[in-house]
Amino acid sequence: MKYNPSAFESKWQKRWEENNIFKREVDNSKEKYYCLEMLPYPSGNIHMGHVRNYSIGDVVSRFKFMQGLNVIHPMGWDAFGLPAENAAKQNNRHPADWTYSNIANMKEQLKKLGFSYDWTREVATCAPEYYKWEQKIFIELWKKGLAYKKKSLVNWCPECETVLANEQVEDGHCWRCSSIVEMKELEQWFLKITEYADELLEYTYKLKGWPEKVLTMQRNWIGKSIGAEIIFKFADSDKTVTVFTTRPDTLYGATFMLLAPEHPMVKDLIKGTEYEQDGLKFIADIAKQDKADRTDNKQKKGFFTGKYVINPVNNTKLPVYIANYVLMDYGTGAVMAVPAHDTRDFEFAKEYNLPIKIVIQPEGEELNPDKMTEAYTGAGKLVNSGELNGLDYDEAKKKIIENLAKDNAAKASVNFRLRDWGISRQRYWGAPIPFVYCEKCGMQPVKEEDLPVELPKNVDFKCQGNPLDTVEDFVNTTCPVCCGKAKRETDTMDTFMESSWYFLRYCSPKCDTNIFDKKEVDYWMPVDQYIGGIEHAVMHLLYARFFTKVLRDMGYLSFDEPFTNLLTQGMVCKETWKCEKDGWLFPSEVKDGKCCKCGSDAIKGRVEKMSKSKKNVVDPGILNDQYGADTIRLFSVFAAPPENEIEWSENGVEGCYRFINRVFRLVVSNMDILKAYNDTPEFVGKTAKTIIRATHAAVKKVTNDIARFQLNTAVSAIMEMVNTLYLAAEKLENDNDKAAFSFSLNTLITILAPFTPHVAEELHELAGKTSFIAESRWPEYDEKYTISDEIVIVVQINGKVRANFTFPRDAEENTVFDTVLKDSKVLSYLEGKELVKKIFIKNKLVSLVVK
RNA sequence: GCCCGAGUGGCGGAAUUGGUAGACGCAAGGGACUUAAAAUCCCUCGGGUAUUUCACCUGUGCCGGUUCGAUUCCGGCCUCGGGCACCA
Repeated sequence: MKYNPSAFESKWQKRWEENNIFKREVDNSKEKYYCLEMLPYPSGNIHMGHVRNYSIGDVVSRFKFMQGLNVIHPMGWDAFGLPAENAAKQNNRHPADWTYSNIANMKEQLKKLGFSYDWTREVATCAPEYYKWEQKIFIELWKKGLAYKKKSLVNWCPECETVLANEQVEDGHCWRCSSIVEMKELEQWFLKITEYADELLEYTYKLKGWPEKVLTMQRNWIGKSIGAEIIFKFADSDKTVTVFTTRPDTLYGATFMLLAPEHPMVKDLIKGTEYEQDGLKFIADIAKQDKADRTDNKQKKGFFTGKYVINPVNNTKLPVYIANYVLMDYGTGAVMAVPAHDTRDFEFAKEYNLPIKIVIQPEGEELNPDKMTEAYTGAGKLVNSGELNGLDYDEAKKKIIENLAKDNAAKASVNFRLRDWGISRQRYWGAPIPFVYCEKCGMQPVKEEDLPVELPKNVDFKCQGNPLDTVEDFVNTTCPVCCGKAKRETDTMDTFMESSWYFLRYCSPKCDTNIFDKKEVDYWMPVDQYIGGIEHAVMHLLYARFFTKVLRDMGYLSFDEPFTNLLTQGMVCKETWKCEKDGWLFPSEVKDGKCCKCGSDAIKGRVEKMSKSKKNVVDPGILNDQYGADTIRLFSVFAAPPENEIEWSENGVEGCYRFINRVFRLVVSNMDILKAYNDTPEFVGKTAKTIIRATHAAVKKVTNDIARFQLNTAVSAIMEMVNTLYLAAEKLENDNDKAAFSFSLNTLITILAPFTPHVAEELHELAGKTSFIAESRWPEYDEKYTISDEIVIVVQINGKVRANFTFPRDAEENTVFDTVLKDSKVLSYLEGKELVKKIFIKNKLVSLVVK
C-alpha cells in the first residue's frame, strides 16, 4: 500500500465538515482558547504566505483542542478595498461579483488544505450585515467626540484618487501603488486616536506576549516626547509665540527663533514691511514641494522676518526666521533654536552666520563655539545660564519650567508624533459613512433604525473621481431630523476600519441586535493567540488596539487589549531572476543562465518575498495537487522557526513528502501489530524500554515546543521518534515489545494529527478506529519514562573534554570519582601534575583542574 | 542620528537553567538492491594534523573579562536586517 494523499485528503475534509467537528459554542464548563489568524484580502488566490500563516495557526488550534480546550478558530474576508474597484474598471465586473467569486475560490482552496476553521463564523466585511454595525460604531464615536470632520492638509494619492492615512504613506509614497503622495486641503473624517496615545503607549510595556520588535515599532510610531511649552513675547508688540521643546534646560543658549512656513502668524509678521514680498515668495516655494521632496532635501533654508522675540529668562532679543525644516504639524510649529546643542539648529546657524552659545558642558571636555563642527546634544552641567549654572541638565529641565511657570511663561508639555486617523476615502468599494447634510439642520447621523446605509448597486465605475458622487438615488436623501432635502456623505471608510473589530464579530457573527453579543464576547475574548505578518505591526495592530479601548470606554468590552499573544510570522521568499532587457523572469524563462526571450545573461537576483511582479511565486494549488496538503503544511512549519523568513526550497518540500511516506510505510507495514496489541506495555526489556522512552520523550518535546511556537523543532522530535521506531521494528522479540510498539505507533499518529491531519486520520482509520483523531485526547507524558537508567558522564580536565564514562543514573560522587581517577586515559593527563580542584555535577560531568 | 533584533557547517537551523557545539532536515560524496531507472536502505559529511585506525589541535562575527567550564553572563567593537527620522 502506497501513500497517496489524493486518495483520501478530500474524504477527510468532507467528513470533518459533515460531522461539524470544528464548530464550537460557548461552554462555561470549559476553558476557552481563541486562535486567530489575520483575515485575508480576497485577491483571488491563496498564496504561500497565507498557507504559512494558517498552517501555524492550525497546528496550534488542533493541538489546544486535543488538550481539551474549547478552541475558537474562525476565518473571514477583509473584502472591501481598491483592487475590486480597479477590476471593475478594467473588466466591467461589479466589485461585489469580483469579490464574492474570489471568496468562493479562496474558500475552496483553504478547505483543500484541511484547516480546522469553524466556517459557521465566517464573515465578509463587505456584507451589509457586517458594515451596518461598523456604521453604528462610527456614529457612537461621533457622539463621543472621537470622530470629527475637519478641513485639513491631507495625503492624496493621485493614482488611487483617494486620501491616505499617515500610516499608509511610506517614504512619501502610497503604500499600495507607490505613487508620490501629494498634499491636498480637503474636508475629511478623522478618528481621534491621539486621545488614546498615552494609553496605547503605556500598554506597549504591558503586552508581555508580543514580540519586542512590534512593540518598539508602535512606540516609535506613537513617538512621545516629554518637554515644555515656552512663551516668547515679541520685542515690538504684545503678541506672543509659543514653542515646544524637549530641552528647556538649553533655553539660555537660544540665539534665534524659527517658525514653520505654514505658521498662522508668519504672514502677519511680514505684512506691510520690506520683508513681505520676498517672504511670501519663500513660503510659496516651500509650499510647492511635495512631502517626499521636502523631507529628502535636508538643506537648511531660512528667511529673516525682521522681527525679534524676547527670551523670557534673560531678556535677550532673538531674531525670528521662517525655516523650511520646521513642521507645522508637530509641536506648535515654532522652535527656539539652540545651535550649540541641536544638530539642525547648528547647521542653520552656520548657514546664516548666527551666534552659537554654549550652555551645557560635558564632563571632562571643554566645548568651544569657534571650534565646534557639530552640535553637542549629550548630557552635562549648565554654564552661561545665570542661576542654573552648575546644575545637571536633567535637574535644570525641571527647575527652568518651575521658574518660568511663576510668570505663566512656560509649562510642562508632552507631544506625540501620532496623528489622528484620517478615515475618509473617495472610493466606492468601502463602507459608507452614515451621515447626511441637510440645508437646514446641517450634518446629521443616519438614524440607527435606518442602518445600514447600503452601497448602491448600479454605479458607473469608469467615471473620474468617486463613483458614488454620480449616483443620484444615493446622494439625494432626506434629513433624519426635519425630513427635508438632504445629501448623503459619499466618502467611504478606510478598509482598516473593518479589520479593527472583526475579531469581535466572529464571536457572534449572526447577532442582529447589536455590534455583537456581549455574553459571547465576554467568553471568547481576548484573543489568546494572534498570528500574522509583520507588515501589520503598526497600522492594523494599532487601530485594533485603539478600537478595543474605545469600545471598552463605551461599555461594550471589559478588557483593555484585544490580543494577548502575538506571533509575527516571517515571509515566504524565493530567489529571483532578472534580465537587463526583459526585466524579471520566471524560472522557466531561464535556461543555462540565459534569458529565453533574448538570449542575454539572466542574473540571479536577491531572495525576495514571493510576488507576482517579481515572478517568483509558487502556487500552493499546484503543490497541493503534486504532494498533497499535509506535505505543504508540514514544510510550512518545519522549514524555519515561525518568525524567520523561509526561503522556498523544492528539495525541502520533497524532504517533508519523504518523511510522511516514511511514517505511512512504518505504520502500514506494522498494521498487524498495531491492531493486535491494545494493552499498556510494561516498562521492561531493552527494546520495549527504548520504544517507550522514545515515545514519552517525543510527546514531551512536541508538547513543550508547540506551546512555545517552536514548531520546527517539534517536527524534528517526531522525526527522531520515527527513526528510533524504524530501528526498534527489527528487534521486536516478545509480546511486551510488540505492545510497546503498538502503543508507540498510536501515539505517533496522535501527535502527528495537528501537523498532518489527513494522513493521521487515514492511519487511525486503517488501524480500525472509528473516532476522529482530530477529536482524540493529546497524550500525556511521564517524566520517569523519558529518562534513561544509564547516563554518560563527561570528564573535563582544565576545561577540555577528555573522556566519557557510562554510569547508572544518579551515581554518587564517590563512585564516579573512584572509576574516573583510576582510568588510564584520565591518569595520563594527571601524571606529574597536582590535582587542584574536583567538581562533580550529578548525572552530567566531572571537571578536574590540574597544575 | 535614535530605537529594536540578529550574527553557529555548503544551506535551513538545534543546543529550554552556564555543562560533550552542530539535533532534525536539505544538499554533496561513497556504497547496497536493480538489466536499468525510480523508490528504498547503509556509510561519510565544520576546518586542520594524523591515519600503526582507538588520537590531537582548532572552531559559535571580532577583542577582552568572569568561571573548573561561555553559543549562553559582563564590557568594548564590527557587520547585517528592521523601525523612526529636519519630530524641535
